[in-house]
Amino acid sequence: MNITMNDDFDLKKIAESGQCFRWEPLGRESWRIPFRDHCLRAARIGESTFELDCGEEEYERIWRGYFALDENYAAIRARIEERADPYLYRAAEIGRGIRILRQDLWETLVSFIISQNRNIPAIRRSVDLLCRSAGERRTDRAGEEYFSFPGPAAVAALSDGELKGCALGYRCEYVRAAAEHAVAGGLELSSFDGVSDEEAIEKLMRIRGVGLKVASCTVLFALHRLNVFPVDTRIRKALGLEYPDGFPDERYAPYRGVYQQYMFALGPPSRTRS
DNA sequence: AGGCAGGCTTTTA
DNA sequence: TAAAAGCCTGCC
Repeated sequence: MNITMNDDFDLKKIAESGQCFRWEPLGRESWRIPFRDHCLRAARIGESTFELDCGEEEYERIWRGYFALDENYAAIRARIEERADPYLYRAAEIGRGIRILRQDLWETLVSFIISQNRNIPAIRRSVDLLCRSAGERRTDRAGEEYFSFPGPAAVAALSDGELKGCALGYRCEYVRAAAEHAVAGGLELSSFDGVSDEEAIEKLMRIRGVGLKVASCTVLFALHRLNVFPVDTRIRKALGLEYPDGFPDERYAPYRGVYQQYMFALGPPSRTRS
């Protein structure tokens, strides 16, 4: 089926935004997008027109929520005043088209545990190795092969050697701790119902190897708490340079996480010095 | 109590 | 060689 999307929706920017590590480029404007037990091939075929290799029913049931197409990003960007905050305005222009996805909780948690102290290409590589080691070999609707993201039990069943083979380094024990936590039922989505953002972050931080940054990314990208503002090295530098008195939290609530993502999209500070 | 230094695996630039 | 979407431990 085809869809037209007039609000922000740039697949390339989302694919490179650093929130998902498993979108696979199939062409210049086309990606394979795995999510839980589903897999979508999506391509931009016109200015605001996209071809999805699924039907209406699956689109409504799975993908509309995954892409969070109900949110109005033009309105979220419009809250930034160019004169009052030229830095964030520029970041939002660069990042225009990015949406915060609703990703799988377990996959997001593991992906961001893996992300610590590494750059994005290295994260992708380890996630891919993990999928090949413990995931299932599957074919998408075009008949092409891909690997699913392994569930907690499959990861927990890996030997130390197999986990180490995913180039996880010292994060091996963290990934294993997360798998055991999930197998024990600690990642049920329902257990986060009615839980505040701060409490959700605290719950995840009880897992060994999950600190404030990893927990924040997981809550933002999987629980879709758009006001959560992860601070990594890149954002920390940007905050120091652009917001010496602190980021104006009240002004940008309840979408601080979206603005953080625009700031991240600007790239490393060294590349953005004017 | 809360902050800070050092160490940790491996890849990337 | 430094830095990378950090976290843990030990020390003060």
